[in-house]
Amino acid sequence: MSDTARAGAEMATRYDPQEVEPRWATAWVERGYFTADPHSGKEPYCIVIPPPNVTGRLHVGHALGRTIEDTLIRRARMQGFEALWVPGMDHAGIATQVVVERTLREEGIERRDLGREAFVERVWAWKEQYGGEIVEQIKRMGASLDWTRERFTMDEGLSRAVRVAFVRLYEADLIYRGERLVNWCPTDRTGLSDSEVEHDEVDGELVTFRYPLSDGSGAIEVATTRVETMLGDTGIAVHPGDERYTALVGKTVTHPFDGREIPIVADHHVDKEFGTGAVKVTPAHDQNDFDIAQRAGLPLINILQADATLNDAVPPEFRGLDRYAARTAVRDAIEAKGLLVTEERPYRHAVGHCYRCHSEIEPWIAGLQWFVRVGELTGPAKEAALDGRVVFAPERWQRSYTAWLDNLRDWNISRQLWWGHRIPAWYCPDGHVTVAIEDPAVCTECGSGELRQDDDVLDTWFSSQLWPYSTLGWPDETEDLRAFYPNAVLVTGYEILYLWVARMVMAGYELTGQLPFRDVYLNSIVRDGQGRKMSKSLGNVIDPIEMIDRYGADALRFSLARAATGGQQDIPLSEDAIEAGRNFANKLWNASRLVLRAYPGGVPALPPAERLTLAERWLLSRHETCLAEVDAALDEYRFADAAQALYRFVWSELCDWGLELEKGRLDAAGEEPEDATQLLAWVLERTLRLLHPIVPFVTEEIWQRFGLPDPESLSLASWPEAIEAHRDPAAETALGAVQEIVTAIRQFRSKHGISPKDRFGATAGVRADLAEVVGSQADAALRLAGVTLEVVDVGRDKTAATTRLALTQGWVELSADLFDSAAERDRLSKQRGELDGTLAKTAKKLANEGFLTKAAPEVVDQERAKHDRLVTQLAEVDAQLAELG
RNA sequence: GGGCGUUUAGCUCAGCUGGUUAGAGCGCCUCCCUUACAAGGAGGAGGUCGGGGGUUCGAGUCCCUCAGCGCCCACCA
Repeated sequence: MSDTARAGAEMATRYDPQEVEPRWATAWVERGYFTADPHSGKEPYCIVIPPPNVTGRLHVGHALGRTIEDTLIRRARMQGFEALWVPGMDHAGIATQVVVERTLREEGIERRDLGREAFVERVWAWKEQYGGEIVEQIKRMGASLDWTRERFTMDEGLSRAVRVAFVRLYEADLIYRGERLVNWCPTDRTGLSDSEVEHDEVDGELVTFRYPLSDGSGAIEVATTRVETMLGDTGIAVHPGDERYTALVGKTVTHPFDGREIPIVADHHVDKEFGTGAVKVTPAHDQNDFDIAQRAGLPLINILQADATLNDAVPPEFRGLDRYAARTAVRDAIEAKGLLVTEERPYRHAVGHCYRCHSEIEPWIAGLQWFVRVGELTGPAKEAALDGRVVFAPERWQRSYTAWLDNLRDWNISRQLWWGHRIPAWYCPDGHVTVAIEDPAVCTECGSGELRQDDDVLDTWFSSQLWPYSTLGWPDETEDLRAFYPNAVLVTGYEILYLWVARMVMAGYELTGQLPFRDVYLNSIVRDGQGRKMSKSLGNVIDPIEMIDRYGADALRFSLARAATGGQQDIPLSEDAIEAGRNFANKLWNASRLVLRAYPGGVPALPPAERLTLAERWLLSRHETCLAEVDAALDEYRFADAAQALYRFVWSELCDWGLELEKGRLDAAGEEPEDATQLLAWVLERTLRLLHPIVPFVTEEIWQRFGLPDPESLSLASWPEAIEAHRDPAAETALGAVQEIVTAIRQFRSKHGISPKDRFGATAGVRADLAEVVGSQADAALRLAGVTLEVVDVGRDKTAATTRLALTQGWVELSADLFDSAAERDRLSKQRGELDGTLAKTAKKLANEGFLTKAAPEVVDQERAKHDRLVTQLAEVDAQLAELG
């Protein structure tokens, strides 16, 4: 035998991912397997990675998403598509700026001291040094990304895409500049979009107090959870139909602290039923109040500075107070004036928080800001989802998506940050606005050369919404763009369905005239083994890199794929599950060791059909079923089902039965070992292909040992085609009988404490047409059950001095001197009980006239067959019991 | 206040368009270091499918309802 003929012999008894994975991870990339070719003429299949933040470390959520994407892209590549998976990172405006500010602060440097330009330079330097960590981590997962096409949201090309997008939207009047209330984060000192605000319940207080009427005729009561805002009140609103207040509308109240007269107005927004039915109106610090003020023509009084301390618009005693201190101070002052009515504390209500730093948001006028008229973009985005041009998986997300589109305020895209895409708008001293792709020299309106660019940067999501095509070269008509846009599928977490996915669809359609992708797969949030959120304080965070170190990337990938059921919003992942993934890889490895032990190398040649044994026909048939299941599952994004089908086939069918049954042939004399080896190698090789998209490393490592002439890597191999001729129901039935016989004897041994080493004779009775083929597996019965098996017709009478084990299809007889009759009686009566129970159920069904007439005929036939089967089994057991006395 | 999801073995979950003796992994018990694998093999215990009602010949599977848990959206001060 040559060296290759002993491929299996060189394999260690344990699979070692630490040795294997780094080797392949680099080899694949270096050999350019994942570099896509827009000219190949193959049908394209493109996925863009959801760009992780430069600040990021790989967490399990990323690991899940990348596993799913890699599974899809590797399979597509094997299926003959021109597969492209585009890598890249997001500059992540706020997140990154905050991180860098923090590191600077450790050096005692404040951002403002440094100045804008120097600060941004520092962020770039930081990005170069630390920003790419996550890229290295993604590589360790075996992700088949095309690294030659790596992008960054702030690289030159993407920055130009951002400018072009901004200008086009501006020219289409879909972007405008205006003074609106924005969601202000006093900690990060920037405005946020509605989607970046998270509403959480907090224990606050509800203070009800009185505003005295200016004419002295009484007072009106109002309630608020933010009593300090009363310093900026410019109105009181009541419902127009509220008779309690009709007489008061048009009158004024007097502000207790500064004596301002404040009008009482009528507005439909006010709920008569809630509280006192009268609302204080603080237009500068509440969105509703702002709207009421617009309708009623009330003025705005801004009482806050950027850090949420009170400004000079309030009476001196409150100036400079922090908002929370002011809340107490104002409440006390109201009480001192005898205007406090009631207080409810704690009062539970929802408050907006910054999605980054979780500070409470203050609605605030932050000067002129840029907005996108989102409402005008939703139409096509919604239609596409409804008519199936964009398909969501799991499909329930479609509803969430369309519902969200129905009710949108304009999108604030100005951010008061330094790290990001500077807004491409310039202002001249006369206040003219010039919006342009290239930095303009003069004002387009008055020709003034004194231009100042907008200080603000764009919301991070403005650039990420362009990602599916900006990464491919848009706005240029590049070859990549032509070939790979629209993308095939987008995979991401449902938590950014609105923040990102919906916006990509809207902007994509508006800017490119096409929907950016066909399918959207929304994956779940990964929780710990008990379903709890992973958090540092709970100490239950699973670090994927640690898991890769400990169990291998394949183990992590497999466990994630197996957990991705899609049925629920969260999926649990425990270290145990990852360990199970590692065990699976090891199982596969060892099965391969056996198969390849005597494999001569080269393309496995299936022996001619007439030389196939029953076990072999069965194995081919089961393998075919597995292939069909995997295909169906992956086509529908049911990753857990695909992984499960493979797990079951490899472990329960190939290993537990297939290999065990074939061992006899492998060790036999003559041609048999060769046939068996070829057949097993053939099945294994195809199985490796099916597994490769999910567990690329271990499959590649094993596959290499086949010594195939072509291709040079499993990554380049083709996806298996179904072979219907291999489906063999007859073989499955016959082997099912063999399995039953073997299992029954094993159970008998176990119950009676008979050592597996004790050999004895057994006679099996099976259906006449199966006798011969079942008999052909006698040697298997000897190895698997330790019996010398004789197979006869099921109708043969029971032999004296034996016991009969009743099977669903036939029986097995064993010599009576093998067992203890008390134990046997025990076993039989238990079996009797079970059989009796199910028999009663079927009998009842068959006695039901309605069932017989209304159920489908084949269902009735099935039930009859089952009934007969059970009767036979039961009779067998009863006969045994009678004999035992 | 709307909407979505979920409740099946000790734990975590599968059970597609209603008809299988309700499954898997982990955990647990017994036996086995048998020459692919102890990260393994063989056998086993364990569930009236959250409660109630309904549709149907037949419901874990469809409908209603109640309850628990989780999430999303929302301008009730």
